[in-house]
Amino acid sequence: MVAKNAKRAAPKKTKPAPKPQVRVTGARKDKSSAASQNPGAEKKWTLPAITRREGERRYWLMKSEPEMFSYEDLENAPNRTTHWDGVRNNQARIYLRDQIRVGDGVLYYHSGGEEPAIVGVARVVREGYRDWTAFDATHEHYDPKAKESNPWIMVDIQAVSPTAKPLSLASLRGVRALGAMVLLQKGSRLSVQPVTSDEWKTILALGGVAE
DNA sequence: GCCAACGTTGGC
DNA sequence: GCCAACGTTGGC
Repeated sequence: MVAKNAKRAAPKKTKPAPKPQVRVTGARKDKSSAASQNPGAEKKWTLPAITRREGERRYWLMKSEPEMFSYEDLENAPNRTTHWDGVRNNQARIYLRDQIRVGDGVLYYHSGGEEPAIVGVARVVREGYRDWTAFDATHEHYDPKAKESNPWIMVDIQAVSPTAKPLSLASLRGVRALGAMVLLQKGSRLSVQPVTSDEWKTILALGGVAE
């Protein structure tokens, strides 16, 4: 499949972000005793169990270079769905693995072009699973250092609707309600970023998108 | 464990 | 193409 997240040979983006206020009910045991007792066997990774408030939904922004994989590419993909592979940043991995769940909203952002902009809305249709491209030596996103015990993670997203027009980064900077948005912070590089529900509403309104 | 060197992201 | 910001690596 296509590498959403990667320019050349390397995967993608990064950035600091607000701490999620999630209650983690299932303790992660990445360094379980099983592994230490059995050093030869790499521990299998499993999706952490996370409890959300009833009906809670979260929102994210994902970056892609349009030449790599544009929003239009997503719309044209089978079932308007693709897997978001190639994320090779630890903070983004934590979001993909521990925070993002089916049904979450996604803002699709085109980076690197002449006019960086949010161009569409998508939704998460499959949550965190092993990004196999990291283990495929022939794949563009191969990571020789990837470990099965702590794999890179991908999710599947499905196109919902393009925005009526691209919401350029420059124009978003002028929107007061978005002053704290991660995307607009200096040095913001994370390719998977959290978005607040207020920011989500503001952007969908600006983009003329009614989910 | 510090931190300099290096590589990458991505706006401009 | 420039370069600031950030992440990673590796020497010590």
